[in-house]
Amino acid sequence: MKIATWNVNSLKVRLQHVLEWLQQTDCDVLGLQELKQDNAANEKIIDEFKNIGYHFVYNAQKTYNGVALVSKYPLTDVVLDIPDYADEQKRVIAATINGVRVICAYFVNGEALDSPKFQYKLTWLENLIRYVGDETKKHDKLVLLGDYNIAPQANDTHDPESWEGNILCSVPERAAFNQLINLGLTDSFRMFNQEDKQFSWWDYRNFAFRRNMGLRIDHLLISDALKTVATDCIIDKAPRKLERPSDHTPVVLTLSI
DNA sequence: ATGGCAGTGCCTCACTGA
Repeated sequence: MKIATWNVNSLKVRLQHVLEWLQQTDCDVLGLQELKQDNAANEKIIDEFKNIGYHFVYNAQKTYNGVALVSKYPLTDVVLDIPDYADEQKRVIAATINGVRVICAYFVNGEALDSPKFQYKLTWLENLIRYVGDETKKHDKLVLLGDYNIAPQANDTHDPESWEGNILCSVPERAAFNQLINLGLTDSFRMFNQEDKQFSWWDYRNFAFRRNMGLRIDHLLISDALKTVATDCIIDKAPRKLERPSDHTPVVLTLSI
């Protein structure tokens, strides 16, 4: 079973990339973030996924945010948003797929440490941590995947000197990431790759991809029950090389189930 | 010190992103 995460930065623009990537990689489950389109636009593309053998469920918002789960297997107990947290922004969708609880999330960016958006980020993170904590008690096999907008360690940035302490790399953001780890979750990518400069996002500007000036901010955290069956986790840089790419590229986890 | 690029919509500018 292969499970992936991909921030597509507009599904309208990236639909063909996604459809072709699914067929090429034979991925079973794909969590998408930043669809940037409303319910009507999402309804219109359900058949495009159906035609190649995938279900498509979504939590839509016009212009900003928006998340979805694409799966070969049926999705059950689909839950939109973080329960008991009033949030107008559509950032979370969860479902049980082939016995695995999959939570797909587009974490808040935060803009800057002195921005009101950063306070929103911290509150959002608190609520997510509570939610995921509840879910880990209910589901043995669980994955929290998505665009975390957090680089967990200094070596997850191309230039620690300029990033350390700043947005995506600050102490409270990393503390929140560690709280997720302390729920019993494991950063699956680091189980298989401990090298520096392994990135999932590169700025569109300054030839950042070509120069490998990026960040590792897209993650799949897995519960112990999945850790024992995880066989690989890779960053697939191929889609970042296509015409009009997303600035993020997929991260793919392989499980022997 | 600043902006670089890309996407969306109140669309020739503003806002957001990371």
